[in-house]
Amino acid sequence: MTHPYNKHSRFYLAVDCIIFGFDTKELKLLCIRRNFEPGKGKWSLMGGFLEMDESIDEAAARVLYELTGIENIYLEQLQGYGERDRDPADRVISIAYYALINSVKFGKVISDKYSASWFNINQIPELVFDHKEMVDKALRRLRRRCSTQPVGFELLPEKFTLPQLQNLYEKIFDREFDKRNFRKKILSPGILKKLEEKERQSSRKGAFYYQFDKQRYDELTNNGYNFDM
Amino acid sequence: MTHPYNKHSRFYLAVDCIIFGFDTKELKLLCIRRNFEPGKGKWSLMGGFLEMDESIDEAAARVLYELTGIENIYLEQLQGYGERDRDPADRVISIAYYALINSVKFGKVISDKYSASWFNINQIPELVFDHKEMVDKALRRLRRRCSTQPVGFELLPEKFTLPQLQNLYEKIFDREFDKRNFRKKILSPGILKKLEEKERQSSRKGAFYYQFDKQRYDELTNNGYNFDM
DNA sequence: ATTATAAGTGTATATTTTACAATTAATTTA
DNA sequence: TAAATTAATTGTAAAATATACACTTATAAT
Repeated sequence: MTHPYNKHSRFYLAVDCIIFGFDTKELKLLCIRRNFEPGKGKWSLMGGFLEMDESIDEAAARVLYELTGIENIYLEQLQGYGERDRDPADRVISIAYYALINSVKFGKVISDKYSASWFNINQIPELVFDHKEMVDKALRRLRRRCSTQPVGFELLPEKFTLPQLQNLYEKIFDREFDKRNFRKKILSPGILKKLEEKERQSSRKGAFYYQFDKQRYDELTNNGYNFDM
Repeated sequence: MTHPYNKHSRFYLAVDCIIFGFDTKELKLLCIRRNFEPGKGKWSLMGGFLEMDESIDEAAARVLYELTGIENIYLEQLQGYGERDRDPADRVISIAYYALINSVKFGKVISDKYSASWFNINQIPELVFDHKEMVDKALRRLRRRCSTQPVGFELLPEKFTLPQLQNLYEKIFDREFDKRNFRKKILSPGILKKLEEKERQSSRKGAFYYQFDKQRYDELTNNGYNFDM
């Protein structure tokens, strides 16, 4: 078959990644300094161009791997950005993805390559093009996801304490929660398994580790349960 | 400046529109019969190709106008679809949009052009490519929007009765609501203005018309109010 | 005048959310 | 080794919200 669409224009297609990370203290965003024009030297999201042999999801995962060296990251598409002049150099449509990097993988990020830096979520520098808009949208999406699905755990190591989890939610939603109410609510569906072991770095008493119980979660959701934080 | 990105591939970019309509009885989806290959003769969403001189939002509005002859329709981007083989003829990335056509404009849709037909939302025919996936996603998005923002009104004429509004919500959420509770909840924020006039077609008693009070809604949201149905 | 039809209305109960403070476990220090 | 320090852990009462439920009313048709 020949190309039935060849009277139409073709476009460069980029993927841009909003990469969230959590170092058990602060919610962060990974940015790079652009090493090519336009906007060379400015802060930017990590991005790359779609190539013919890959799906857009694959392209996003590839771009993420190129920057961080990490595979199997939580990755979800946000939406496309297609204003005519969003990239001053040429017409480029970008599909934005957001990624969640857990605190184990967090430290392994190769931040030298591409001069990457983590920024505290409320201290993000000026970004090129429409990248700020993408970040804002991603944060709203993250909030919504965290209030209807157990994706918060993607930002934590496999074993985590309830104070750590609460701190994460407080950073994501930018507000404080009452300890007792938080624990009540997060434990009520029974999708967190309490371990015998305690974390002893951050307090004298030590806090029990918990683990996300995927099997239990799947059971619940199959039975129509709606997680709601 | 020359083209700094010219080592990268370029792609056909389509927009596909999930067009919801409400005829005051049923929630419907507008589909067309494709009049070109691939998939000629099959049911499909209305779509078109992005051209160089337009943003993707503009392209979606144009495509919608071409099909329906209607302008100023509620239009929101869903997301991009970019599997390698989603279109068997050539590599095409599609950005899906969903549109809400109110019942006044509903009747004006030029359904001959493009052999378009309205389908009841739970009697949608088999669609080409990944269009069914897009529709499912759009319906979920519509539900969420309607439970957090007053977009439902986009599907109704300017003046509508509470029974009409309730029926709309029941069709969107595919479940029944208690009359008294529904009225209580929808009226509580005070964003619906009761008119003197009654609608007299559908009952002997007649039902009072209401109107969405945008000014009041804006006041509320500026003061941090969150609409929540 | 009677009947039929859909619109309109209130209250009690259950559930969920919120507010709030003392006890416990373990380390550090005096 | 006793006392002080620190963060983790726990329950209950009040407020707000959601749910369940049935009769009256306005009007057109007969």
